[in-house]
Amino acid sequence: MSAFRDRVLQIVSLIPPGRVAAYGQVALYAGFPRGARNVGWILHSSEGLVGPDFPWWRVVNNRGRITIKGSLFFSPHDQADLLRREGILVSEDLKLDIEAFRWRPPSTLSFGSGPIRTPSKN
DNA sequence: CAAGTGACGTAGA
DNA sequence: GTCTACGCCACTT
Repeated sequence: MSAFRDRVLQIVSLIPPGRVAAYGQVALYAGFPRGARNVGWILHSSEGLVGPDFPWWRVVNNRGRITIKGSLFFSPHDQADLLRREGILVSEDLKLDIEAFRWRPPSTLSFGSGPIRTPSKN
């Protein structure tokens, strides 16, 4: 258990139906700008520990591609199906227009420990 | 402690 | 558009 894990799970649960977020996006909002891989790891290791309402399928990579590998219960095609069910168009190649469906979090999104970090290459 | 692993991201070819 | 190489960071060996 870790604060990072809790934040990731909470943020993913905030993604509304019909929208998607990138792993890196979730990591960013959780306060770990470089933790994209860890988000995937968290979701993988949390499989089965979260309820059926937990929208893990709304997380895709930043190229708009479904690239899950570790799930014991779902295939990439299953994830695509869940997304299509919410109105998101996913090609047979497991690709979607992430810019068109990207989730824009409310500005109220914060966890008391600080504001959302925005990407800056300074 | 060092090396390996992985639902990723980015840059370069 | 594709693929490969490297960086990233929490975790496991």
